Parts: sequence; structure tokens; C-alpha cells
Amino acid sequence: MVMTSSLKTRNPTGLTGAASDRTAPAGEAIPAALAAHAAIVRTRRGQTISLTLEGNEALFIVQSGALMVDVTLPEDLRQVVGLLYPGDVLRSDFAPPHAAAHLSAVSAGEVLRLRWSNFLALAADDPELGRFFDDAAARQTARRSIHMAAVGRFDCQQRVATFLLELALRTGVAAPCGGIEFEMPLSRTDMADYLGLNADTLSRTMSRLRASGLLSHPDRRRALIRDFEALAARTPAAKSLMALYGDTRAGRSR
Amino acid sequence: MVMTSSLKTRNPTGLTGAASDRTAPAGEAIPAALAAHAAIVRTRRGQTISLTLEGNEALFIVQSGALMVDVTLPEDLRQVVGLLYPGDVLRSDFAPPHAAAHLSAVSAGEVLRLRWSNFLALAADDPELGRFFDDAAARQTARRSIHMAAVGRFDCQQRVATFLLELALRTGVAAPCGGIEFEMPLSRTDMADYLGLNADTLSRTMSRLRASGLLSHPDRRRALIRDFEALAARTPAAKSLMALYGDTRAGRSR
DNA sequence: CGCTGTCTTGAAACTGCTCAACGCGTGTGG
DNA sequence: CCACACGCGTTGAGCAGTTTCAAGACAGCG
Repeated sequence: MVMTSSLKTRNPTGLTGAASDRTAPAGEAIPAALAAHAAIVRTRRGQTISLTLEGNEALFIVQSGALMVDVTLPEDLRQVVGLLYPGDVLRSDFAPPHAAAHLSAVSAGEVLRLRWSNFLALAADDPELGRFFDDAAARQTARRSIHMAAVGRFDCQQRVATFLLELALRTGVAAPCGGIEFEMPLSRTDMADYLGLNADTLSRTMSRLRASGLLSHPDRRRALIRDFEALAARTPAAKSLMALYGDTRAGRSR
Repeated sequence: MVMTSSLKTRNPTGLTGAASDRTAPAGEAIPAALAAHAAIVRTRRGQTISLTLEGNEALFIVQSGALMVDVTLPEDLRQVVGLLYPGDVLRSDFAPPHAAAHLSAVSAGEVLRLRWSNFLALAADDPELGRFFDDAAARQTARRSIHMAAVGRFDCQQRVATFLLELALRTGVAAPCGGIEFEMPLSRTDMADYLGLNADTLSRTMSRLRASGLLSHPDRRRALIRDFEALAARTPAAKSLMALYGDTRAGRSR
């Protein structure tokens, strides 16, 4: 398997040691005009947020922290359809009808919220706002395609590796002892529902990764990737993930 | 299991007998301003369409027919991430990087194509265009959430039922002999890649549905749903699908 | 009329799921 | 302060559904 050169560098993710509080990526800052007209919702872990605003369609923009969107179909089939990171957007209409869609916070953070109709009015005056939204939505659509391929085509271990890589790239920081450390924001059940797996199977797979020395759990809510390259080698989506998540620091390449 | 009343009506999909050529749904007509500035690409079945326009980002709008978007990750893992019907839109940036994304026609039809930068310029003058695009993109995002739940959480038979229901609602017409007839635009392999299944397994499942009298194949490229309600009962997404696809005839409810 | 690609079908192997038990940390009430 | 219950994660054994591999049927096409 061919690896990109960036996978071979000493510090593949380019992470600084500092635990930066990761807000929206540079160059994709949330337009001030939006922030000025939006309410700030402060989230804490586990909090659920109504997808509508007094019954009206709403627009959410993640400023910091992370959120989770899930749908539940009859027969209790639950699927987490996406994770939202700073700079991501969500419109009420993204949720399918009759599907019990929920938005919930997986970490403390801040979310901007405004009426969709207000956004439209603002965007009519300032095309820049529409562009911000469309670009964010496009980025998320691309990520969802990878996620869909993972859920549809990867085996259990590949899915877990994909998820860990995603988290490492998004929220990881270089640990003093080497490796990359990050918070595990999702419970086992939520992870399983994100990856289309059974929670038991997921637990087993994590144990196997731990046993192989690739991963360790300094504490219940944290994870430490001991061998980033080995982890990347276990998911066919490594290159795509690094392009999608990895370079939020510098300008996107493509 | 509770069924909606619409599932119980005599003609559940509200299909007329006429083989309407189904272009973009009423009330969501493609804005004339866009059509005026776009090139018309006439597709034939199987044709692949470049996702970019002379290397630039492009916007596609489906006028008639249907298209398929797929990604292929290393190890030959292919996933069809979405089907595009009339009124749907696609932006080059929807495709993830390093993922071998392809756009191909699954039936004859017409697609509008223009540079994304041109679209932005037009949308700056006419906010209506931005709204058209955003609404189309939101609708597709909702559909993808259902698709993702199906791929991540449904068993083989549920996925197949979901797909058949989707096609029936989208392209089916009431057959003279009763039931709903439609073209099968995807090959078994494409269907399997759409549903995250093995092609052999898919074939077996279709055979089982045929054996149970629910479905028949008047000819290789067509399918006839003999018992729509029984089919709907086999997918947990029935209600969502009917809301998403079923009411393209009249105004959307929600 | 034979060739080719697609679809179907069978038997065996395997992956991931179900179910049930257990361990661990946390909160609560005696 | 300890006992207990609870939520959550882990683990094992058995099982079911899906995939694999291989062979054969079918239709379309030169």
C-alpha cells in the first residue's frame, strides 16, 4: 500500500503540543455578520438541542466543541449520521422527516443559532454569507461520503481505525510521551451507532487494538494513539481523512 | 406496527397510470436564470460525466433521468453515495478528496452544468438561485441520512426493500395489471454498492422477494411491485421515504 | 451460433451479532 | 462509612446472517 509522504513524517498530523481550544479553522472563520445576528448556545456534554427554533427552521453553526446528529427509525434502529466540529453548519431541513432526528452535544462548546429565514435575509444582502454556508455544507457532504463508504464497506476494525483517526486528526494533541492524545467524546453505544456496529463488537475491537499496542486508555474518557502510522494503515480512508481533517491548520490543498 | 393511512389507500403512491416523463417536481422548477447560463448535457445510460469543468469546480442540476455518485477507496472498496433525480444538484466539492469519486448516468436524461463561480455570480444578483440550490441540497442531505441509516443498520432484506420502495416512489407508474412498475436503472453490482451489500447476497434476496410473490421481473430491466404495502412493511424507512419521495407530485407537506 | 458479461445459485467459511455474566466506578441511602 | 444499586464497558459462547468461491444459466451481441 502506498503511503503519502505526510504519513511518514515524524509528526504526521502537524500537531503542536499545545492543547489548542480548536475553534473554527483559520480562513474559514464564521462571518461576523452571522455571529452578530445569532444567539449563542452554550452546550455541555450530553445536552440535546432542539432542531427547530420555536417551530421554525433554524441554522446552527458550531463555534467550538462537537455535536452529534442522529436519526432513529422504527424498530429502534439508530444511526449517528454525522459529527459536527467547529465551522460546521446544520440546517433543520437536513433532518429527514419521520426519523426522530436529534442534535446533541458530545462536548462542552458554543453553537450559534438563528432562524433560517433570518439567514436568508442576511445572505440576500451579503453573498459572502451564502458562500460560507455552502462551503461548509459541501465540506460536510464530502466527509459524509467517506463515512458512508466506511459504514457500507469497511469491516469492523477498519471502521474503528477510521473513527480513531478522525478524532486524532480533529481533536488530538501530541502527547508528551509521544503519540497523540484526545478525548473520547462518544460513549461506546454512540460510537457503535456512528459506525453501524454492535456495541459489544466495538468493545472487542477496541480491546484488540489496545492489545496490539496501538492504542491505550490513560483514563476512561481519553485515548492515546501510540502508533499513528500503524493506525492509518488500518483504514483505507486514511488519505481522504487527512485531506479532509488533517489540514484544517493550514489552507486546504486539494 | 402502525401504518399511516396513506399506506392503506387503494393507490398508495398516488401514481397516475400515465408514464409521465418526470422532470423536476412542480414548485421546485429549475430557475430559468440558471438554465439560461448552463450547458445541457444529454446523458445516456452508463455514461460517466466529469465532476469538474475544465479543471474548475462545477455545479450540476439534474433536469431529467437519474445519475449515480460513487466513491472508491483503496482496496477496491466502492460505495455509491447517492442517486440523483430531477431537481437534484451536485457540486464538485461534494466529492471527498483521494476517493476516486465518479458521476455517471443510470438512465438517459439531461443535466444542466455550469461553473460554480458562475453560479456564485448569478446568485449574488438573484437570491432566489441560492435558495433553490440550498433547498435542493438540504433535501438530498435528508435523503442521505435515511440511506446512511439503511446501510448502517438495516439487514439485507430491509435494505433491498428500501431501495425498491425508493425506486417505486420515484420512477414507478401504476401498471395496468395492478401494482407499480418501474425501470431498474442499476446493475446488480451498482445496487450492491449502493446498499453496502455483496452482489451475490443481493441477488439471493431479490430472488426471495420474487418467490414470496411481492415482486416480479417482467423483463430484465424492469420490475413490478405486486404488493406495495407488503414491501413498505419490510422497511423501517417506509414513512420517511414516502415523505421524502412520495409527495413530489403535490406540494411537500412538512 | 458462439462468445461475453451479467445474473443466479449452492456449499462452506467467517464475521459480526445476540445474550448473558461479570467488573468497575459512581452515586445514594441506611 | 459501608452496602447496594445503577450505568457503562468488557468478555465469552453460541448462533445467524453475510460473504466467499465456484459453477452454471441466461440474455445480448458480434
